[in-house]
Amino acid sequence: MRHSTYECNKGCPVEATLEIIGGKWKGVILYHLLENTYRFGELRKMMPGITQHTLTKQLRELEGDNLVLRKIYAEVPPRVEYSLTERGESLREIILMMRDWGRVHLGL
Amino acid sequence: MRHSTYECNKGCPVEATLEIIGGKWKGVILYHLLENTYRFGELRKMMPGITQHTLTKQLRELEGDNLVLRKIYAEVPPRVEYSLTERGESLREIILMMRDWGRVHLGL
DNA sequence: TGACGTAGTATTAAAAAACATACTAATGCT
DNA sequence: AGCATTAGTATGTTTTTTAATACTACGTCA
Repeated sequence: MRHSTYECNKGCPVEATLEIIGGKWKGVILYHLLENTYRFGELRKMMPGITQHTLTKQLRELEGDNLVLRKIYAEVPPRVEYSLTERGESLREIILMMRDWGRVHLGL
Repeated sequence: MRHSTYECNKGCPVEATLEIIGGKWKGVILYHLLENTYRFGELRKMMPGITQHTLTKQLRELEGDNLVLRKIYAEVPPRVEYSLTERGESLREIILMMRDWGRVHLGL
């Protein structure tokens, strides 16, 4: 929670939700994780354009907001798998609606 | 359209939609305009924290993306009213879902 | 022994977003 | 004449976000 309740005005819930999923890459990360668990390197390949540094940071933030689960395997070379938590899963409908809106209204 | 179609990979529609509504204040602006037409000064009062400069900029971008209509009345002191276009209206469901998600999952 | 693969970290630089503050134009009102 | 009102613009600064590049650790395999 980034805002305390008592200073929350009407638009707050919208604002707060956007703070969580509104990063440049977060929506896309979540979208990919909707269909599968992926390793770090796989996600990177799916999002050409994002740097390793930024991907790490976004994933950590999503993990911090409890939307994404980070599972580390004690192997060499290292293996780390990312999946949605239950809370992340609860965003499915919203993410899919945004995808559909983009398709329809932006011709993508 | 910020992206050309042929370089669009799978997550693109989500990304593009978020680019349009994902600004710090845009979701909130749209949310308020869902219920009414408002003047510049009214919007400002509803969003304590945003500066005049930023509000102007966000509104211009929303106008540029054809989500918001800006109607100027030739009066003094000036009067400018902002309302949703049809395209902006088409985001209603998404915005409301984000509001609901925030209420439920962020306790707002 | 030394290169390979994976998931990072560290550091610095650049770009984008937001903020703070002051200023303007036009008219009506006193 | 001078002040109030509204929706801005202008300018400069700070903060946040993203990018670029180089580096690390560790076991495996040749």
